[in-house]
Amino acid sequence: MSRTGRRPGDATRTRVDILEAGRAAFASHGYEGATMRRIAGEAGVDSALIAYHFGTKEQLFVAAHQLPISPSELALLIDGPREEMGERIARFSMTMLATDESTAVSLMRSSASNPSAAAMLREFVEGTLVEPIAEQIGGPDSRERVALVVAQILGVLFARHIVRIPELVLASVDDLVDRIAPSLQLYLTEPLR
Amino acid sequence: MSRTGRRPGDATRTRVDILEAGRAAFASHGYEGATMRRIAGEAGVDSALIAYHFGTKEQLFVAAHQLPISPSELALLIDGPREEMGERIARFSMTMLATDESTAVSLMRSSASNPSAAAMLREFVEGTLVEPIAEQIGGPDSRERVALVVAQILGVLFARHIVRIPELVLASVDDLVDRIAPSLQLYLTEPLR
DNA sequence: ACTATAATTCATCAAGCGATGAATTATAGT
DNA sequence: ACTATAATTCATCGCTTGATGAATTATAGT
Repeated sequence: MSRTGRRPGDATRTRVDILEAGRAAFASHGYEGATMRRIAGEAGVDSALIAYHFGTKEQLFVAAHQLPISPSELALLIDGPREEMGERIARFSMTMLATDESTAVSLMRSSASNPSAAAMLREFVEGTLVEPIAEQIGGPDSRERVALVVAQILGVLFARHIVRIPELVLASVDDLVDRIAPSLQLYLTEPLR
Repeated sequence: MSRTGRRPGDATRTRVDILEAGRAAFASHGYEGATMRRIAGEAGVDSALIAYHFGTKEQLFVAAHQLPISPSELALLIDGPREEMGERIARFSMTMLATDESTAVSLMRSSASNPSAAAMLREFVEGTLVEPIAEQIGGPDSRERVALVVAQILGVLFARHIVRIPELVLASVDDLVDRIAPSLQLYLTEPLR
């Protein structure tokens, strides 16, 4: 009845278990609240095993938050008629990002108390969203416009999944898309008065 | 040269010092990151004194976050022409709430990792904003509309002061108001398609 | 003047944190 | 079969946290 030592069988499962447990813990408790012991417990392993596989806690966090959005997903947002871009972005945000365990919500939660996490989120927003989308729509203030679109999405995610404002928690995805899309479209296309 | 014991002179200053140091610390580090020792050090006082005056850390947090907005300020938002309400709310948010040490940003930062703080923010949003403003604008979906207005403001605060997206950090208050107001107005008045 | 009490620091507690070296067991390479 | 190495737990370290009882000094009430 050996409690210690290497486990029999294929070993490739453990890393994945730890990554998933980490993502879930970071998403629901934030960086500081997601303790190594908690993550290890959730993954059914000893906390030293996390260090063995990933190094420090910060390195685990980084490993658990790679690729919040793929290039092909981004292409879907950019391509297509300009006047429907707000709707495309709204729908993508509300379906892909708006689960409680998405890396987006997890990054947001940790960003509030951890400057490194905030930097990760900032670089993701700048490099993966603002830069390519702004280039697509063009114009001198295009980056600021896209930044406001991102801010609005972050706001809905924050209000829905972190503050849990009842009206937004109860709303359906379709309803949210219908309401948010026109506002995003306004940011993307309307000239300033 | 007594280091311990009661200090000479009027004592009413200390409580205020602790409250201000607490607000500042919660705002810049979040609930968990704002340690008792840190707050005490900033207030120039021993950490046991915080317990003496306020009890637990959570009680200090509550004391430091009362009244994020006064009834008279709220009246200013509600009264006036309906078609300019978006602009009034946008301007108020960007001027009153958008300092790094405002209780709004502080509450947001702590909400991300602390469920009690999230509950405080939720109750504030519901009771002080959604309820009265929705009653003013009326209609079956008025609460959801106001919730989306709040979400948008939270998003801009989050993106500007926590994630620090450069385009929004650099933007002037007037510029932000000009851009956000039409979108808020859309939520407040536009019928759904 | 005396005394009760308010305000303050100091010393210390138990609990929880991330990290790490050592021991243990299984697999892979020869 | 033997050995090097990969995967795993255990025990433990030093640190930080929030909390608290005891000691100390000033003020307020009489």
